[in-house]
Amino acid sequence: MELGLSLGDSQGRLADAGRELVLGLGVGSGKREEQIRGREIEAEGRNSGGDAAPRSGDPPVHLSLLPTSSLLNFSWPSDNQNRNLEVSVRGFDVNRAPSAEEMEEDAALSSSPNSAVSSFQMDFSARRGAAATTSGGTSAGNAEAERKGADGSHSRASDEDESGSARKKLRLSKEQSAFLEESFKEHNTLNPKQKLALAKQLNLRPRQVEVWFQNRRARTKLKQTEVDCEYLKRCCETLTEENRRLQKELAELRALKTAHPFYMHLPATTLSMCPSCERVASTATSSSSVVGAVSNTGSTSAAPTSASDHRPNSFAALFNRPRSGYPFAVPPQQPPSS
DNA sequence: TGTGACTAGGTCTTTACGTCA
DNA sequence: GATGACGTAAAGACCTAGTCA
Repeated sequence: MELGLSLGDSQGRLADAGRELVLGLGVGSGKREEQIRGREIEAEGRNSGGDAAPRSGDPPVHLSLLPTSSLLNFSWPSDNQNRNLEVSVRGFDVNRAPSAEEMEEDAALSSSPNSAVSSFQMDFSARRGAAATTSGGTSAGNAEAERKGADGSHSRASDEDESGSARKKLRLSKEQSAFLEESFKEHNTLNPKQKLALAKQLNLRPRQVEVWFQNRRARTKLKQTEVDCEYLKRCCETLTEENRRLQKELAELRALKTAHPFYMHLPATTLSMCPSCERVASTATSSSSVVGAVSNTGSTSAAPTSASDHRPNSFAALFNRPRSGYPFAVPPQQPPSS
């Protein structure tokens, strides 16, 4: 569920800042929606070989946290590409490059009952199957143990086997980060195939790519929340100011009414506001004229010459003006303006 | 301060299994 | 007894939120 909040004119533009935006507020089960979207993307990736297009339902306000220039040329592998990836970034000097066996393990074991079976996974699992048969096959229990030991994502201590110390934090290189950013720009969630392809390209473990995307999503959301909060604060201030102004106007009108009760005894005259142009129209018995927008010059022309004098914003625009064009027969006790 | 990695807890899908008509 | 539909629990994957280092 989204709330479209707009300030300004009817086009949803923020009048004061000239920004054209509509604030999309996630209300309610945003978590679930994102999860579902992620799965939709995953499904899309399955269907289209990973070339899922960006979502069309993104909130209109986008927080740009991404590099402005495209540093790297990367496209998600399609089914016929994923075995022949153009590795545009190679030779990173940080982080242990996963061995071929690990990549195979990751590929094979990252396939869950409900996840996509990529050609990577198909190939690798086939080879795994062959290995299993040569070793006499694996029982379910062994397979489970193997699974837990092999896939970093579900062997939480996967880093421990490298150095013996838990939580060895690795720093990604700038190239790796830029590459991941570019990928995130296209898809903020990964399906297993994409994850694997990225990991392979960046010489990272799939688990690292997965964690990076998780963190990226979380921190993007956090920043977006801050931006939304700031914007809402500004909206609140604007509305408060508007409210204050309208209260003042109301007080003025009330004062006017009490100061000049005479007008209450005039022949029946109905003032109505034209809904389209917000001009005060009189349906007085004697006059068929449209009083027209009260301009500074006191003109009662029924044909406004510009949008500005045609559409006063509100009653305030009418009554804040000099009373020279006061639309009543007898002006109030006020010196007529020159 | 930024960020990589982890944990806890949640949802969803798939699979296996039992029950029943 | 065989079979298909249905319900349910378990397992696994993946997510977010929070936290640590």
